[in-house]
Amino acid sequence: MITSINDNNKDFFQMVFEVVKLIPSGRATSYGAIANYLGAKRSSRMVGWAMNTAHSNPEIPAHRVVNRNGLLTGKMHFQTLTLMQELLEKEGIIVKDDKIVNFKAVFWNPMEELA
DNA sequence: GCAGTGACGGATA
DNA sequence: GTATCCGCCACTG
Repeated sequence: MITSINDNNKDFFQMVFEVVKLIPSGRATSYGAIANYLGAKRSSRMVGWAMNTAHSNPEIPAHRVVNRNGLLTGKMHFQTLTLMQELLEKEGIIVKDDKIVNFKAVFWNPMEELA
């Protein structure tokens, strides 16, 4: 459970980090899901923006965050283009053509898991 | 201060 | 199912 979500002292990107860090291995979520969980579903771009700053933080499993299509849109921001896919496959997530095949199965909804 | 841009999402055609 | 458009908020030039 994230207690800091309701803590307005933390910035938006900080809250995003908290959620992303709680994503279990072998699961993945979407920017929209996080944005929605944070009460800013209209600002899904902000989640992406937050992740942009997150790629510098080794504690943030950014590879588990993809867009609503399960597409690895941010793979280009990783150290290597294949790193994101490798990490996902390493966790049991099947990635094909830069997108998560069984995305629906591995989808991790913070609203349900953290509610 | 204005305009362009971005790891997106949803609605519409 | 694919293609476009718009909104969203923050950052950069």
